[in-house]
Amino acid sequence: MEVKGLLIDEKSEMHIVADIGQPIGCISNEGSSSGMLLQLESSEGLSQFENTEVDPDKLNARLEETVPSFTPSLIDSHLHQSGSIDECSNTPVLTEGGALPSTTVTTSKPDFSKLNGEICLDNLSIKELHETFKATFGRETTVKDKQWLKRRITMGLTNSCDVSATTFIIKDNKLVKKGKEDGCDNVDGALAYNLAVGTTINCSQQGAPISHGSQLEDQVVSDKRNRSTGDNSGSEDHHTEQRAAKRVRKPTRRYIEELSEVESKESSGKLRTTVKSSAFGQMSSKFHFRPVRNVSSDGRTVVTRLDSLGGSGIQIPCVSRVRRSRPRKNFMALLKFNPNSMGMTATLVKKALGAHSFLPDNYESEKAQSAPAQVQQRFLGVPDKDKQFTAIGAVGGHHKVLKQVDSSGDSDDNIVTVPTSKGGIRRKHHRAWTLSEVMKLVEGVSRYGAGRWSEIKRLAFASYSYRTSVDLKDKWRNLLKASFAHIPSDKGVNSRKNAATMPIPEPILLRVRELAERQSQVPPNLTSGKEAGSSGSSVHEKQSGYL
DNA sequence: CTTAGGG
DNA sequence: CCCTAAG
Repeated sequence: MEVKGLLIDEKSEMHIVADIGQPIGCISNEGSSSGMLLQLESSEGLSQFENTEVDPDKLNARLEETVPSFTPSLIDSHLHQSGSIDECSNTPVLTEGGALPSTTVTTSKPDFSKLNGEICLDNLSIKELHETFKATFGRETTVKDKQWLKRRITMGLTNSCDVSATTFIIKDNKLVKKGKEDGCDNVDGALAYNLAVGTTINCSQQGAPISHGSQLEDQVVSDKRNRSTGDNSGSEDHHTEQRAAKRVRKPTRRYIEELSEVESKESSGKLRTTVKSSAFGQMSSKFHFRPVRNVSSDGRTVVTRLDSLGGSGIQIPCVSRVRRSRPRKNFMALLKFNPNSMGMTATLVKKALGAHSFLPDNYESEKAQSAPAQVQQRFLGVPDKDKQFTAIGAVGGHHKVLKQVDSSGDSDDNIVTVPTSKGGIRRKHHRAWTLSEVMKLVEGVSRYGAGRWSEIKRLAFASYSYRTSVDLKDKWRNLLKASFAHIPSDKGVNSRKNAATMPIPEPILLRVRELAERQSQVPPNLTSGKEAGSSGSSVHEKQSGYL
């Protein structure tokens, strides 16, 4: 059931994507550099996109600038070999169908049997071209651009980039003859152009493991966003099918890590549970953005958000993995602690996007606290002020880890380290135990018994949002140790030590000892000294007789 | 998630 | 305090 639902979900997602003419795929060699430049920008400067309100008009303008109506294939010299193979020999378009969001799920296989005989694309109507297209590629298209269709079909039939011919003779599912002969000038021209412009092409290879080099993996999938005026038909449609560009860059280690992380989780499909997408108007009234996630043809996750602010429903692409500031320590931690929450990157970004960072008010005034309020963070370092990520914690909440993160979101003084009276420096999120805390702890232990730390935490430490049960436990352990270590020598060493670390009053230690003994927590070897005197005869079972 | 214990 | 193994 779940799976089904997920599939459906995805389906609808896809439809939406298709409807607004929003291809995520990156295939056609035909494409213009449309999304590419923007994509590059966005990948370079995502944070800007994140943090600034995108002016729709501006964006449109930029689109206009960067989208030449027609751009020849761009083939990077590096990729020329494999790239050409991908494009021309393997007919990427053939395989794109299944994975491309812009195509329907009901992809059928190419049926060349329908293509017997002579075909002159020039003479075909749009409808016929559609037929041919489907027969060739096994998928429907809504593109109404004849030229585009012809070129596509031609390429598909000839397995080449050569689109000069428009007439074919097909027999036995095989292309017997094409109308004109032509070399690969187109390609060369494209290459030249490409070199001149300094862009590269993205030869999709989903499905086909044709990536000869690992470099090929590093593709920036881009999509083309356009004003989705709700009209999904018409001239803009052929832009829809345009692929994205790629830029050649060696994948960083981090990228590889993250990618693999994402991809490995991707298939679980769980991600979809996060995003329910269907109709347009459904944005949460609370959020300005409705995150939309798409899987690009090469399996990379592309997150787009639909900006409702402009009213024009612009889709702003956000490549999830994009993050250019230094790696967050917490990031890997998150991954590590959330091996089940797939697509971490995507999820995070999504959350970040949709989140109004709110600060938990889980920290209350602490009376006996000398130190300023610093929330303890169990796992992570100080999160950057980076809005994008501070928001993360706030959104989630279903993960413990995330909670931890968000709790950090509060009084985040950027003080990473805090000096100690001793002179040393501690890491920021270290909160010295105050006396009152210790007393509360002891109290709690005496009441609920050592070991019931969650209880103690809940009841006695309700006000201290930091101090997890684990912390209590640890502290108790330390107290225990201290209390028993104190007995033998209360001399000079002791005093010095006390001054240095923590002047736990003897009475408290005494009580700790008491409790420990009553609960048979007495550390075996440390049981030296005068245990017999104080505890053995501890007549007063004062607090309670829990144990 | 909570405990317990080692690091 | 952090991290993990076990319930």
